[in-house]
Amino acid sequence: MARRGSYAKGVAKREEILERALEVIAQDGYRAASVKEIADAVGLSQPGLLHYFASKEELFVEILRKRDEMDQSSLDGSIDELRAKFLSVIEHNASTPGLVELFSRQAVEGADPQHPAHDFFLQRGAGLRAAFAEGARPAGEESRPVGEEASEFVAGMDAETAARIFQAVADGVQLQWLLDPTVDMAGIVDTLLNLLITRSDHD
Amino acid sequence: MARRGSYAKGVAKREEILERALEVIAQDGYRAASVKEIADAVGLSQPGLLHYFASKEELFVEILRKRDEMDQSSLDGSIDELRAKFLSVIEHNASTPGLVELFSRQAVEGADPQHPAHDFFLQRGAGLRAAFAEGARPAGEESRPVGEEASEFVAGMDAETAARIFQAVADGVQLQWLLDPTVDMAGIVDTLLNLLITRSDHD
DNA sequence: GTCTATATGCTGATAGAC
DNA sequence: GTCTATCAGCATATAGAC
Repeated sequence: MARRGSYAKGVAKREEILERALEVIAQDGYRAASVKEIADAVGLSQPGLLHYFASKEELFVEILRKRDEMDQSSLDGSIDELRAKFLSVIEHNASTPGLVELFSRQAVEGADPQHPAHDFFLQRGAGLRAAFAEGARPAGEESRPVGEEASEFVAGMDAETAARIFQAVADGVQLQWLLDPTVDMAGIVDTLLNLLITRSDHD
Repeated sequence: MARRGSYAKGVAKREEILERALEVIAQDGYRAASVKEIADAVGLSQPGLLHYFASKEELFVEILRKRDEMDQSSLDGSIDELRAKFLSVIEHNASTPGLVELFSRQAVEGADPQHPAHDFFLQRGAGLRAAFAEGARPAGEESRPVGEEASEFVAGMDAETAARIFQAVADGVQLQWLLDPTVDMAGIVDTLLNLLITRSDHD
């Protein structure tokens, strides 16, 4: 499929580097976000690593993209399934402080429209909110079988706002947890979801 | 009251520097968080500025502390008053992107227990949540004797969790707004507060 | 494709004149 | 108290050998 053998191999190596970087950052934590640290971790020299990525920023964005790729087997399904997936990811995050810190740091730096992470975070946020809104869609809308009562938003809140609240809590609780690892991220998000999603007795 | 004239003057100058730094960062934004940039902004050389602060980290923490000091005239009063104050601060924040970015950046860096901002953020968070829990106490609860039914937020949520959700939304919505300034921070927080606070007909 | 060596720039911090 | 001058360190990025 690859146009050139060397190109295909380069891509494969890139993926291998990203997977290894994820492992190392998850296990050993992430201290300073320097290219050299990642290079050491994946067993390459600093220029050797930058051979595969145009810049430091691109490297970090790709690491985050890879993480999402591995987390989001699929962000769909019923509200209960989706909810379980969200909470599962959050619980997993609680075992990878380095990745959470990397994510939070890049989220701030990506504020600059010029930053390579800018588009990534814009699209990621939009995708997350869309998945939430789709999964938590009020009963009777769209392709939901008649008779099967489903979730619905509370108090006249529109789906976009509910999704933004959900996203804000997911992000904000990470900051609290980074500061104090005893904070129960999943528990707080779960409580919010209970509040945000009016559940009916469809079981 | 000052033990020494020179000391008093140093303190006064420190305050003046912090106020000026706040103005400049609020107006012109904040680009890289370098001591030199702040020094230029407040009209001092880089060593001239560091004469007043032990390190870069201390400088930035003091800037944030000063901002809180100017914002929090008093975080108390009735729930309606408190709510108005919170929203007022958030609306004001929307006119000072540089300060929001500085805050968010420091919040991540303060995750490290060794970082000078660590204690600041721990205490700030605790204070914010305490103010919320105190102010959002259901009507009539006030200083109830122990043993009686404790106040409860919606859906069996305890006050601490509600406060953490509030804090998470306040912080998280800032990240969304930094990424996309069209996001209505105050509106989202306001909507959450409607959801979070069970209002009784006490007015 | 990966290395060593290096260019270049920036950072925070300090020494010492005034 | 504030400056000029300077330091040492570390960052990313690149050149060029192998």
